[in-house]
This record gives sequence, structure tokens and C-alpha cells, in this order.
Amino acid sequence: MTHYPALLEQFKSLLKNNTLKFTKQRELVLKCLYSHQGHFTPEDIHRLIKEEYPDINIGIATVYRTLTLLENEGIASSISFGTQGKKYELGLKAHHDHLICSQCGAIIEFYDETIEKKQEEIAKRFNFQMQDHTMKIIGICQKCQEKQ
Amino acid sequence: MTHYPALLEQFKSLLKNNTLKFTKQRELVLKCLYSHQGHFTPEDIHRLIKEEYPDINIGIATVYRTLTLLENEGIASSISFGTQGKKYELGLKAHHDHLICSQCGAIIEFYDETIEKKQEEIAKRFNFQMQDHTMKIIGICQKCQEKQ
DNA sequence: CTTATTGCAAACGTTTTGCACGTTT
DNA sequence: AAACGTGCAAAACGTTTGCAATAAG
Repeated sequence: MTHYPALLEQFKSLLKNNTLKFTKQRELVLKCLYSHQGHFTPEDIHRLIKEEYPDINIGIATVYRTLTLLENEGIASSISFGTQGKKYELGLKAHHDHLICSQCGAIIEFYDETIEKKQEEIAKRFNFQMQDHTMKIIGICQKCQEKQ
Repeated sequence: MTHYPALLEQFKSLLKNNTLKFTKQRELVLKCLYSHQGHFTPEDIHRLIKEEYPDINIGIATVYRTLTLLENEGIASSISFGTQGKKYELGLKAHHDHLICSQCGAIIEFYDETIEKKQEEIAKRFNFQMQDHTMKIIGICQKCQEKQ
């Protein structure tokens, strides 16, 4: 995992290259994703920043805008939960898919080479120029099974 | 593919078993999904029913409620498009996944045994009691590639 | 001093809800 | 008659937008 200073530099030069400005708000969104490992909704991130930096003013709109930016630049990635919105995570790691617990919402990441290969193969079979792919396994995690 | 009368009977007995009532509106949602092959938003279905049965009054809320019912009962299934909502299809066919064109929205269905097996294997590895799984390959379909 | 970014509140599109009225059983 | 389903309009939800004020380059 990249350490924070390097990540910050990466972000800064990305901004510079696109004639975008480096702001406190943008930095805090990045920092928040970095310091809390896991998957967060825009609202989660907004709340965390307000809790941890009570003197910084940040609007939910800025959080949305920054997350979109980070995702477009490949620094963060999101999983969609349909109508229930998206959750973001730092996207420094290699591509991976998700197991999601339908009871407690826990998210487990996994990567499977066979599945990745198969996906490419299928795209090719249908003459699809693949841009992205997602896989979600929904179920009940071990902990929640034990609770019952 | 099941023919319509049998499907209707299946739906009717499902309703009866759950002390739910058989109504014209519920029937039309089912019929609409059956007669138009493909994937439709609740709004699509609402519009189609109003067009094809102008003398029947049906509210969008009823369409939503019926689609949820059909999905819970395993008669229909949906693909999520995030903020853009969901599309429903009759779920009589075997499980399958989707290729989705990011330009024209075309949806291609596919099924791959290797992927299905791998998914089960992964769920087992993490002691997950699998309830569902989805896979989406996003890309540009052949037609849209040719247009460019 | 120019340009991008911000917070705010209003607008958005999809989905859900409360409720009085209608229909099915 | 009892119970469930309906349409409607309002509310809810996550998200986006317009804009005047502010901050970065």
C-alpha cells in the first residue's frame, strides 16, 4: 500500500496536470479514504470529515464532486448498491470483486484470476470492447450465520 | 419458455398461497413483461400498459409494488443501473449475467458455467452463505464500435 | 487578476409511503 | 363483511446543479 505522502503527491500532480486546484476539502476527502480502510458512502465521508475536522467547512456537494474526480482519475473506485447509493474505497489496489453480506453490510474483497480471464473471453466472444466489469456475491457472512 | 397461461396460473397460485389478491393491475404487469421480451424500467412498463390498455387505470406505485412482488417470488429479476434505476425482465430462464453497452444501453445476456462454479467456490472459501450473485460487463457493443 | 472551487439551497429522477377509496375473497 | 390493493399526491432518498461568494494559481 502506498504511504500517504506519496499518494498526496500523486493527487497534487494529477490536479496540476489538469489545471485543477488543490484545496483543503479535496485533500481531506483523500485523507479520509486513506486513514479509514474500507468502503464508505459520500455521506459517511462527509460526516467523518466534519467529526474529525470540526473547524473545516465542507459541503456534501464537494464530497460528491471530489469522489467523482478521484474515481475518474483512478485513485478511488466505487461499488454500486442500486438505489441505496455507492460506496467508495481507495482504488490503489489491483482490481477485485466483492462479497457483500445482506444482513450486516460487511464487504469482503476477493480476486480470482479464472474469473477475470473468463470475462475477457466473454467480451471477446460478443465483440464487446470491455471498459469495466463488476461482480458481486450477495449472501450471509459467517458472523451473521453464527448469530442465528 | 413457459407459455402465458401456465405462467399466469403460477402467479395466481403464488398469490393464493400468500393470501394476496389477484387483480387486473397485477395481471397486466406480468402480461407486459411476458409479451415484450427484454428489459424494462418500471416507467417503461407503466407507459406500455397505459398505451395498450387505455381504459385500465394503473398508477406507477402499483407497478413498483408488483415488480417488487414478482422479483421476491422469483418470477422476475432486475438489473440495477445505479441512480438511473432498475430494469426488470421475466426471470423464468436459467440464471444469467449481462453485458451492457455504455453507449446505447443494449443488454446482452450470457451464461458461463465456469464463472458460476467459481462463484460458489469463492463463497465457500469465505464461509459465505450465497443468496445471489451478479456480474456485469460494461463496454461498447459491436454496433456502437462500428458507428465511430 | 483570472479561473477554479466552494457551500448552500433548490432541483432532480427514482422509489416509497400514508391514506381514503375500491375490489377481491 | 373483512382484508387486501389501489391511485393519488406527498415525502423520501441519493445525487446534481445554479449561483454568488471565496480561494488558489
